[in-house]
Amino acid sequence: MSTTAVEAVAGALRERILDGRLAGGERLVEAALTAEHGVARHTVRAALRALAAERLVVVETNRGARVALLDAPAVTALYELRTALEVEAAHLALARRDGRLPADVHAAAAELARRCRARRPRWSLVSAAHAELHGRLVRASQAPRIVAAHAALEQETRLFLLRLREHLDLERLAAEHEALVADLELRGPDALRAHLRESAAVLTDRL
Amino acid sequence: MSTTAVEAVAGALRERILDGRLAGGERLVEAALTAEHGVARHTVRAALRALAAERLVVVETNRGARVALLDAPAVTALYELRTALEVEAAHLALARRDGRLPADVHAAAAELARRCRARRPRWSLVSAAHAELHGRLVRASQAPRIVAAHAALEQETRLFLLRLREHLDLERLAAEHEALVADLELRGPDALRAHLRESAAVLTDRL
DNA sequence: GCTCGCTGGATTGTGGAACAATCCAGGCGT
DNA sequence: ACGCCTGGATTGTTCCACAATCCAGCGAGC
Repeated sequence: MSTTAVEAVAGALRERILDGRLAGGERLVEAALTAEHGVARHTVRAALRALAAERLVVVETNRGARVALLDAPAVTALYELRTALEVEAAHLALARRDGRLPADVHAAAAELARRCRARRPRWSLVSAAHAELHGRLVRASQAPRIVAAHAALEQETRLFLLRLREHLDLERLAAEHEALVADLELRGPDALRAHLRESAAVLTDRL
Repeated sequence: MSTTAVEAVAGALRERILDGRLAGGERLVEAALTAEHGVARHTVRAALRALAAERLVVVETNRGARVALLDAPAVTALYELRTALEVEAAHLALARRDGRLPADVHAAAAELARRCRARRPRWSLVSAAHAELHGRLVRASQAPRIVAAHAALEQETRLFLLRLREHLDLERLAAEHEALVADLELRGPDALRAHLRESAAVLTDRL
């Protein structure tokens, strides 16, 4: 086996949570998962703890695990944290290159716009392109811990976006991100703060 | 039992790591810990994963767990992350109250100075006061995820402050933090960035 | 009728033993 | 010196058992 059993179980659960087959708040009973995946209960427990570290599930002692529930305060808190990471990452990235962003960030913004404006846009591609843009921006900071912390948030962010996709205006998403990349080079990291505040507002309004 | 067995084992290990009885890089063999704490191996494994989530130990599949090792790049990376969290926290805290910090932050700064300037300073009290000051500053942001992420870093921070304590000038530590709190109200969050860069430089020079 | 406490089933927490899978230091031959 | 092999040490996983805890439902007493 190339991967361990707990990674396999965690991966299967993660997939089902992230494409909405498992609803928020749903209980994850160890015995059921044991039977379903054909692994030992200890393995299931380890997988659940791993997903808890990613904040996709919540475990309470003696009360089991449930799929993470997303309310407006949780969205706000998540975006505050993303703001902290991305603003500082932008600060570092811009400082390293005299106020310019690397070419792959520009490329990712163009790719996101292309996915949004496709004749028949595919959500999974838009979502991936969006994550890729923010990911590249953060990686440009070359600050490994910031990159790691941001990566840990990525799936959680995707989970939020998933529940909102029918409310999102893709043209606006494209335009905002193109403007963001331009503004970062013109006005510095604070442009990012405004962008994220805007995104969070759109999300919390719909909850 | 008021706490679970895995919390008990994790707590015992955490304590030994944080006061230096377990050296960085040291292997943590499951069988040994099992015997030592009188618990099942699964419990030890769960405790090790929990400590790995706190980054006090590092686990690699099939290769076991070791106490986290701190070299200069790790310190730099950690301080980059702390900077991201604390600068944004300061930004939020100052924005909420027209550029002022709450009284308990000022009180914590005064307490730290008092501990540093005591006739016979006690390191554990200085360390705790230092953590308390930064913790209160971050909590003033009222951004729960930023607070949580910062709290997760606290023990890690303490871990290498520990290894540097003989090189630290306590009078300078006191003065710098008094200046920091004042500068935050005068010049805004960027004062914090300079402060943390300075701290990190002192630390990496000694490694 | 309402609250309180009790109880039993469901579920989680932990222990113990076993075996498979993997890693790694040391020996062997070339 | 180099690569290959091997065996012990260690980790990954399974199975089973039982204790500890939680919670819905029920009945007693007000």
